[in-house]
Amino acid sequence: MKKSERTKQFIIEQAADLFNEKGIAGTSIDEILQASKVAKGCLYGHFQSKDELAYASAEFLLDKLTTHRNRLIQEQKTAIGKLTAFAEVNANPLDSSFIHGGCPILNFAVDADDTNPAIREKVQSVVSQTIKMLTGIVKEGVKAGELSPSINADEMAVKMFATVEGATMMSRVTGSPLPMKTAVKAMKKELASYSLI
Amino acid sequence: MKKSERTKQFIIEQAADLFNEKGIAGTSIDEILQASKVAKGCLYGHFQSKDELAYASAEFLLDKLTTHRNRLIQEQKTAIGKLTAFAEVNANPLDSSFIHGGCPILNFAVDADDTNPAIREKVQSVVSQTIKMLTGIVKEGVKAGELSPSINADEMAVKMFATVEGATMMSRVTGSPLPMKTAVKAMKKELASYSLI
DNA sequence: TTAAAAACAGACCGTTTAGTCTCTTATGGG
DNA sequence: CCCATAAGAGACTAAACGGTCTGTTTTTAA
Repeated sequence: MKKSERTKQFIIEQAADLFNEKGIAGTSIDEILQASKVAKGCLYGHFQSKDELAYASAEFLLDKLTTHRNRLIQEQKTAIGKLTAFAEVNANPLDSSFIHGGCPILNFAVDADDTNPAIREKVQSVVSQTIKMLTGIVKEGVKAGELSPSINADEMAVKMFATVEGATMMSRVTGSPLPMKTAVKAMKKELASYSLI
Repeated sequence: MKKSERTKQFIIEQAADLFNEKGIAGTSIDEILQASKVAKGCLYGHFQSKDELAYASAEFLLDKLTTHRNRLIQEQKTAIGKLTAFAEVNANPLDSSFIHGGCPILNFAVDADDTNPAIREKVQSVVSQTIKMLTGIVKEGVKAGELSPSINADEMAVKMFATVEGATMMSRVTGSPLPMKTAVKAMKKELASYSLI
């Protein structure tokens, strides 16, 4: 990895945290320069505009999250194990050791849905792929005889994804992990009710 | 209602839509002046700062939403009717005839959670009150013999609220009402499974 | 080692920003 | 109807904004 590539990547990573926490419009180029310790000429040598940097930052955080999430899911063998792993990824939405400022899917979706078509489409594709993956997990679970055939794969996928994102918002706005903990507990119970083993 | 009060209220209403759609940092005073057709001296005669106007705008939309929602819920007699009414308030998150730019709870929560403590607290109180109300509805339903005592009121309340907010985000970012429709269908099924009548 | 090219630094520019101030107009109680 | 007072209009300011440009340093392939 060349020096300049490392610099570019570092700028993206520093900017990503700021964009995710304070929104795109709420983050200034000067703040990014301060955080990444580079000068303006350097930043604009790597990116044509703030918008281009914002897109790269959103892409970076979304990829980081989905990669992490997919790895945790793949570590599980059973459908319920995989779905539980998915539900628990954001188990504590106030812990910023992995990603600062909360779930980037939620943040960039709300930030960009009315103002930034490129980012909106990127988030949209992440949402679609995640739903597809979850639906696949449920269907595999039914096929393997682990889950009751009475389960509706698509409904379960959408409900679980929506619950995780909504509970993230609730926990962050109330400053308490309780809503997320309650939601995770409820999802686990519901999954258990479909278990055949 | 005096003329000046009507002017102030009109500014709040016009600003609220802009803040809800584009975020607080993403909305300029000039845009608000254009939308409300008043001059700067007028706006700053009614509000000390952009922040004060943003707070008033958030409060206005949150009150508008909860008032509407509570009325729809009170029209229903049964617990399942009330909970269904709650789930269906945002039945089409792309329809902006009532409120522009999507659910203000979600939008202001994400916009303000890291940047605006006053608004964050206002949203927090709305979230808490809504959960309390939903929990009460479930408990009443159990007490009345309408719902199975096996239902966990708090878990159901958190799960439903989170699902509605998460599905709103999904539908808005994908530009399709389908995620919300799927989520509502799933919630209705789940409620029906607890019904004793 | 060296020289061409790429990366970087930071002064600079025009625009937009939130907010102020003064002057004018309109309101509404007596 | 009157006129004191409040509301509104809009030019103005200083600071912050995103973005450019030129000069300097560093990298890297020959």
